[in-house]
Amino acid sequence: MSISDAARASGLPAKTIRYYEEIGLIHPARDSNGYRSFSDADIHRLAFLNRARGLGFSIGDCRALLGLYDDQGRASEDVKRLASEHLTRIDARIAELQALRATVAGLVHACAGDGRPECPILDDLAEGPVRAHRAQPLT
Amino acid sequence: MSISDAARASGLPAKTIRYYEEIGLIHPARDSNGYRSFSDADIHRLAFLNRARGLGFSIGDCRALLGLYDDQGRASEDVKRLASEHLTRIDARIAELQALRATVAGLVHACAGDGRPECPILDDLAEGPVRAHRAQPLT
DNA sequence: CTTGACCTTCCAGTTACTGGAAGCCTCATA
DNA sequence: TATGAGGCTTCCAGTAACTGGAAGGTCAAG
Repeated sequence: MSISDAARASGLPAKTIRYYEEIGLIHPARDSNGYRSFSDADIHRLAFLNRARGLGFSIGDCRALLGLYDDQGRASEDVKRLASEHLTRIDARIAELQALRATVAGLVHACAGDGRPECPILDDLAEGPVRAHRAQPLT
Repeated sequence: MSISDAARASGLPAKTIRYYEEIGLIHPARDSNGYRSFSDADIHRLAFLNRARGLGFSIGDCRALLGLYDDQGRASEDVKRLASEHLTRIDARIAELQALRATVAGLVHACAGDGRPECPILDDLAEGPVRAHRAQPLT
């Protein structure tokens, strides 16, 4: 199976598949001409990665999850811990964003948004309280 | 005012202040020995940046906001549009995270989390539906 | 033989910093 | 006067997880 077939089958861009090989998440075989050749197991692994990434797990988490997936003697406890920690991070992030949202929504609401220069948003940014240490990028 | 004083007064790390100068957000004067010398206006600007970043505005947004702040003839409309778009992005991100949260919470709930290898979380990652195209990093 | 669609590797850029190295500047102290 | 402690400077590299693009090899069809 070529990389473009693997991309179709796994839902991941070919570029991403190459990247995942580079960082050691997959180890596809090579044909005599140097082209990557993906087995069903490789495709499976890529789909696994696509789903785990889609749930917001980091690459590091994905590596750990794949390790547990490969380990027939794993304890589900270990998997659950990873997922629970992830859930905690998601909740923290949602809370952070909701706090942000409340403040920004308040400012937007307070601003007339007409042709005049007076603007409570700028006033608040210029004189308002110092916020939390740092906001994470949204995307 | 030295950079460490500016850091104290604005709440930003000195490293960040140097970075903001590098990307043209501020233009502090220099003393004869080459040290940066921050005026009250510089400090004000840095505090503005700290607050805007704390609300999650991107550096690009901050640049635009500072431009409007400097422009006495601005229309509050323009400021409000920037803030509204930001609010929309925050809302979209919250919705995305809440969807993620629901799925991950369901998986965590379904997993016994004991010493046995059977794990619905791994089963789902291995066989489950393909998720949204890509999840943003949480932090 | 050439064209076009693949494939390969490698390099750079993205966001917004952060850490660290190497080297001045200034002041206080021994 | 030498020295040591901070503070300041610049520059380089690294972060997360890709993505875009250039230069070039491979292969089947016309």
